[in-house]
Amino acid sequence: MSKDRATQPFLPLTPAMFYVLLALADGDKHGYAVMKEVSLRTAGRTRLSAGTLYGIIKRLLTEGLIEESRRRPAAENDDERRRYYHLTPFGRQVATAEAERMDEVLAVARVKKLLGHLETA
Amino acid sequence: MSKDRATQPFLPLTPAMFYVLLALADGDKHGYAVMKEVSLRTAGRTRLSAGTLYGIIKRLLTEGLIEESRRRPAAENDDERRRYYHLTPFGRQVATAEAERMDEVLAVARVKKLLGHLETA
DNA sequence: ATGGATATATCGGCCTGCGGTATAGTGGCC
DNA sequence: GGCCACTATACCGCAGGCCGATATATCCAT
Repeated sequence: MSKDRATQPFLPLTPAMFYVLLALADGDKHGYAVMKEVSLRTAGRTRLSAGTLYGIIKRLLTEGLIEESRRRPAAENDDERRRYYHLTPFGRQVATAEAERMDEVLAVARVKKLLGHLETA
Repeated sequence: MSKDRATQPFLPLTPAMFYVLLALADGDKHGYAVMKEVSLRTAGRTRLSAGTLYGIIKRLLTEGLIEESRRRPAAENDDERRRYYHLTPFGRQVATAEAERMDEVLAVARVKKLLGHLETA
């Protein structure tokens, strides 16, 4: 159901890539902010080096999972060096598909008692 | 808390590796059975080729995440060619740590509305 | 004015690890 | 007789992707 581009060829996403999509899932962010968010979200356990981050951004752009935003924040909060990005609808589909895949895997992990049945984070 | 070997250096696990650990998390299985289980669990979406599977098993063995079982099933259900494996305690810790990592990621995904708040699978 | 954090981009190398193929042997189905 | 399912192992090529280094420029605080 759906003539949309298939998400399967992209799955599973590399963790780094998924972190980036996730960071961009709730609004425009610029590259450096993505780096910081990933570091925060993972309590420093995962950190993207510059090379990794911008490499991923480039790939995501060419594959149409994200796009650059034309709108910029009010001048006084802006920094002209920045480039803002957000998910495309297709990028959102891919991220959702990956989240669902993980959810299924975790359901199995729970059945096998690797994880409790209640929320963790 | 714990002088145990650190699980972090192993994270994140590659999806293929996690699938294997997961398959071995609830008892002894032999290689071919692992292959079949992964295929089943993912509804055929993911399938491990022989090269991938046995490569992973070898690595998991040398890193002490799994070990070969000495006990074998009753002769009439057995097949002497088989080699059975199960998780070591440390392997279980690693698998659990990875499951927790995924759980945290999914919590974020839910906040960002990539996924519903209810169970999927 | 100096330097550290902010910000982006590219490049090249390394390494992991995936997957195809071959090998080998049994046993069942058509 | 041939092929597929089962079962395990080894080898090897190759692609992808992460990371470090490097370059460049702006911002801000001291």
